[in-house]
Amino acid sequence: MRAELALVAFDLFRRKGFDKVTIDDVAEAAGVSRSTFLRYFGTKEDAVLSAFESKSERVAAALRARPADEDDWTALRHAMDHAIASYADAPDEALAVARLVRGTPALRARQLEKMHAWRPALAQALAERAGTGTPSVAHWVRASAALDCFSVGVDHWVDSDGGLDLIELLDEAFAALAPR
Amino acid sequence: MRAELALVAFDLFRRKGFDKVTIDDVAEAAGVSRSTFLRYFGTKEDAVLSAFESKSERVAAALRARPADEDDWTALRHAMDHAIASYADAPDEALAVARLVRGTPALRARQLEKMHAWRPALAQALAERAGTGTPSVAHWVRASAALDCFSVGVDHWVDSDGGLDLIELLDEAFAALAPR
DNA sequence: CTCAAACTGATACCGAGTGTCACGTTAGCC
DNA sequence: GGCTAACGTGACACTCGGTATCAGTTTGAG
Repeated sequence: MRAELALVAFDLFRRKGFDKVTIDDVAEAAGVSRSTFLRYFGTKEDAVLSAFESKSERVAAALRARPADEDDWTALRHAMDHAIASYADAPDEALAVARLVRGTPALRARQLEKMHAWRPALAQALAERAGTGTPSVAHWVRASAALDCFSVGVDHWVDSDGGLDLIELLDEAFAALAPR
Repeated sequence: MRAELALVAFDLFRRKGFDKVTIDDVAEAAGVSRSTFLRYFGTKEDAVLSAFESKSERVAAALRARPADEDDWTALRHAMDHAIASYADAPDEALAVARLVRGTPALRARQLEKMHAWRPALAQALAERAGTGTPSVAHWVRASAALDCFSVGVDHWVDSDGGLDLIELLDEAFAALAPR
């Protein structure tokens, strides 16, 4: 149900533009009521970005699974492979979604917010790797920078219409900031 | 006028909570109409965050003014001094605003967005320093990371109730990512 | 003094999100 | 098989932020 709703919504958004489509439009097209749509998604934006959430835990888990003696930056680089997995698995869909998001301020803002929400989990994971309870300034900075690398890499990948290699882009992004 | 409106709004927000105060409340307290408030700010959030904008150009200008042979990371670190200037000039006010923002999801989101909007100017400045027209992946990443350092530094400064030295926090944040 | 431009406030409107409630369906249980 | 409790659904009313329009007023330049 949720998935079908999201699909109908995405289709409408892409065809008519995100803010030319009301929640009522989506609900009607999907054959449900406005109430139902809002119970499933809570927000118009979430119909597009719901898949984006909960990747946070997977990346954090991957980070925790890295060898303890590995430096933060390398560990983060590898953990980010789990973030780009969905892009590699379904490039066309990922491209379509990314284009819609980039062209819609409201979606961009919400995505930025969701991405930002990953930071605590990553910083915490780094802190645990270091054996400390609370993340240090360095942990927060590195976690944030790693997310930027992901973001910048994906942006360039989208700009190239998926032509460039996302893995190489990520490597390039991470290389721009040598760890210590 | 704008400044007084912002002051009245801020006062109300801090006392009753941002989302317990409607635009009408602010307008009434300031003795103007809702229309006028919205013409000045366009958004409820902007009444608090308007000062935050337009720092982008100053920082970018500072970045361009750095010696051409200086490495990006050092240049960014120095440029960021202009971003924290207002915090050093009026620490109490900056602290009060920062606390309100941190405690209000809507304000946090909007601030994040405004911060994100600095990136193009910084990345472009880095590109010009390098003699290229368009920023490279490395430029984007470094610009973004520098903003994170600023953000993380300020966050910790607020957590310490202004007790810690913001300059040292910034140094520490930048040191967490060695440049190349 | 005049006239144009800018400022203001009133009004109407749209759409997102919240809360509530009644109805129907389903599923467990005796 | 019938009873009931839980849940999904939809209808409705409401609040509030933001947009657009327009008429009245102020202001300032010539």
